[in-house]
Order: sequence, then C-alpha cells, then structure tokens
Amino acid sequence: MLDIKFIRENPDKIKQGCQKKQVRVDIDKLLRVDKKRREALSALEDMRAKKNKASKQIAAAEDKREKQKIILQMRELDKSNDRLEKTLKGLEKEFNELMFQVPIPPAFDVPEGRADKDNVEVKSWGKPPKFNFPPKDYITLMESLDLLDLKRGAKIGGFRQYVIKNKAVLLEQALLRWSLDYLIKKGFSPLRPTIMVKEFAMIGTGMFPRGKKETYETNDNLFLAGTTEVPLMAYHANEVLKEEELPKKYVGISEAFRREVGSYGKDTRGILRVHEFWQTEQVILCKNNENESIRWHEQLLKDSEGLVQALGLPYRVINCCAGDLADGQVKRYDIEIWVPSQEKYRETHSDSYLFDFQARRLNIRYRTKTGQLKFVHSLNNTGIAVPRILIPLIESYQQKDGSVKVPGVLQKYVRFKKIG
RNA sequence: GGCGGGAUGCCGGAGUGGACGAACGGGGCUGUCUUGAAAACAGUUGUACUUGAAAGAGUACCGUAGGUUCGAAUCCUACUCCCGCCGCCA
Repeated sequence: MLDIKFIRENPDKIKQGCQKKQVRVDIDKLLRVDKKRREALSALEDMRAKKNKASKQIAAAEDKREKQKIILQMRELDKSNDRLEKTLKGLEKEFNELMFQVPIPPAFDVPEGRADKDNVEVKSWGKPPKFNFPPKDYITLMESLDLLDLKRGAKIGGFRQYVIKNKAVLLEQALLRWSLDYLIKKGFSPLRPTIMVKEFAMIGTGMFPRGKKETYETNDNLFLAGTTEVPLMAYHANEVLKEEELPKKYVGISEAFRREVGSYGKDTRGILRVHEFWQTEQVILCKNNENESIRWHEQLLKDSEGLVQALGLPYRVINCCAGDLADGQVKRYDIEIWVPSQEKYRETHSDSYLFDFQARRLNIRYRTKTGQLKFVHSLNNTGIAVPRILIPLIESYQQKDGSVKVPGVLQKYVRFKKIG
C-alpha cells in the first residue's frame, strides 16, 4: 500500500513504476475516485455536524412540542445522510480496490525488463564443479541411495508431491537447524509460527490480491501461506513499536505451501518446484529510512551468501528486473545455485526490501524518540529452503562410487560424513 | 463439539440510551517549589481522516462488521479473540 498523498503529488512517478513493473492500474481513475471520495466525505461530515447539533438540541429541549419538531427535522436529515453514506461507501470500496493494486515503484538501480531473462547478474562465487566421471542428476542419485520416493509421493499426495527418506531426512533437518543457528548468531530471534493465516496477513504482506490463485484456502477462511514471511510480518500487525527496539530481526521456521498454478509444465519432475516445503526465513523491521533499508538489504544478502558459501556451493547473485518484482518489492536479489545436471543456476534465495509497503497494510508503526509515529520498513530473505537446496547440494557432492559426501558444516549435525 | 463469563484510552478500571473522547486511580509530559532530587501542588496527555499556508476547524473511533433509534460505549444480530468448565484428542 502506498500513501495516497504521495500518489496525488507524484502521479507520473507512480505511472512510470507501474509500467516498469508491468502492472496495469488506472492511476488517473484512482485519482478521480479519490477526488470524488473526498468530496463525498466532506459532504457527509457537514451533514453529521448538523445532526450532532440537532441531537444536542433535542436533549436540551424542555418543551415537548419543540422536541418533536426537531425530531422530525432529524428524520429528514437522516435521509440525506443515508444517501451520502451509501455514496461514500461505494467510492471507498472502489478506492481501496484500486489502492491495493498499486505497486511500489522499483528502486533506481533495478534493471528494466519484463521477465527473468532480463535479470542482471551482479556477482558470482565459486566455479561449477568438474567431475572426472559421468555425473548423475539428483533424482537418479537420490533414488539409487533410497533418499527420495517420487512414485509413492504422487500416490499419496498427487502431482508435485514426494517423500524424502532416510539420511536425506536428517540432511534436511540439519540444513534447517544449521541455518537457524547461523542466523541466531547474527542476532536474529527464532520464531516458529503456524502457517495457516487470516486473510489480512496475506493482504498485508502484499501476497493478495494478485497472488490469491497461487494460495491454498482452508474451509475456515484461513490460508496456507506460501512463505514464513507472512506470519513473521503479521506478528507485529497493529502494533506501535519503540524506536529503540528497531531493528527487529526474526528468523522463522515453518512449512510453506504453493499451488504453483502459474507454472504448469515447468520443472514437473522432481523436487525443484513443489506444493509443500520447509524453510527458514529472515525478516527485518527497521526504521523508516531509505538508506537503512538499503543497508539491511545488502546485509541480508551477505547472510545468505555466507550460508551458501559455507556449503561450498557455487552461485550467482542477480538483480531482478522490474517486471519480475512483486507489487511490494522495491528491489530484489535472488541467489541462484549451480545445478550441474541442468548446467544452470537455479534460484534458492530471494532477498527483498519493501520500504513501508507492508507496514502500511499491516499497520506496523513505531514511535520515534521525538514522539512521532512512523511506519516501519520491512525486508525479508530466505535462510534455507528444503528440499530444493538438496538438488545442487547432492549433485555437487556426489562421488564417483555413487555416494554423496556431506558438507563439512553439516557433519556435526547429521553425525555422518557421507551417504551411501 | 457443548455450556458460561469477558473485550473501554499508555495501564488499571467506572460507565446499561441524550451535554461521553469518555469518571476515578496510576503512569507520562510541562510548570511551581528545591543547590539538585524526592515529596507536594497546578496544568496537560490518544489515533486516523477531511479542510487550511499556518493557527485552527470539522468528522470518525469504547474488539470487528451490521442493525434498532431523532440520538448508541450503553439495546439487538453475526463474527474475532481472551478466560473458565465439560467432552474429545497428537
């Protein structure tokens, strides 16, 4: 959600932002509705002032006939009042629907472009591994080591479902736990929220309205969030924090659910794109300050790079193009790790800052030392998401004999050095 | 799943139809007194929106959404959450 005052004063910037993000919203219409809405509001407020005056007269009137006379006048006022209220309600609804569709403009250093092919690589780390034997893909490897059962996964849960088995289960748990420890050491407080959330949390984080078809809904009007970011952000909804408490740094761990409706036919086999997965996720709430947001965004990137580097996996960082950004994202870095069998980098981390876009929707504010109320800025980034990261990990650590070595940092967690 | 109680400002808590944005107490802020502090005393104390250059003015807000009424914190309905009790349960 943006500040309507800002939109009023900078319509061209907003229109340009929409264009860059490939989002169609009629800003002129929004401004027209806003104007009408304010006119209706003023009219209604005048009417209410009249009514207030009259009802005070009724209460004060001693003469019964006098009282009756004013009551009759009030009935008349009520009719106009109802009409004005109805008009305003309609306008307000239209206004809000439009407001929820306006994306935040991308940062100046976000590359222009329509889709992932226009993303720009900012850096890369490590070299794709060279094998002195014919390497296998992760599905072959995992199936031969009895670490993954896709067939029975589909039998139980259908398309895009799977069963992780044996030492891979321990490896997954180790990855999650290790990332938790790593981030706790960096000052993040661990939170294990539940992932079934109310609609406000989905709207508040900017997942809705556009992402509604991507989300599972329960029978009780709750939604299965697609990322731990949702409950983590909703955690402080409608609260006023103290400036001294900022930044709030949380690392969450939970499942995540995605319908993947927009990706029919993409990565259909295996565990790259699944409906249900586990993750750790970093969320930061900081002061309402552009430079502070940028500073934390870079820091979050470093945190995740540290994790991937410790795993010894070659990766690149890309600066996502405007067309690839979600409504609330001002800028986003993705970390993509090299997947040998695909000879491609594949996304494993997503690091964004959103200014006060989410905070406005979720009403998360803080009181400055001088007593002012401001919306916080918010950021989020993946810690580790499993099973996806097993793909590059298992492929990169495969040995000639078909076994898989365990990365050094995980060995003390799993208490074995290789699988197979 | 069943039954009962509750939700009021920064906090506690009163208010069951009219002058209530809300008693009272606590806290906070400002001032007086004091070398300083404490105590005492006096004053002050929310948020959002509209309008205005500003000072200001107006409107709304007593969990949320509707309804009754000339008028709702107060009455009615639904919902959300909290607290008890019974049942069931990893």
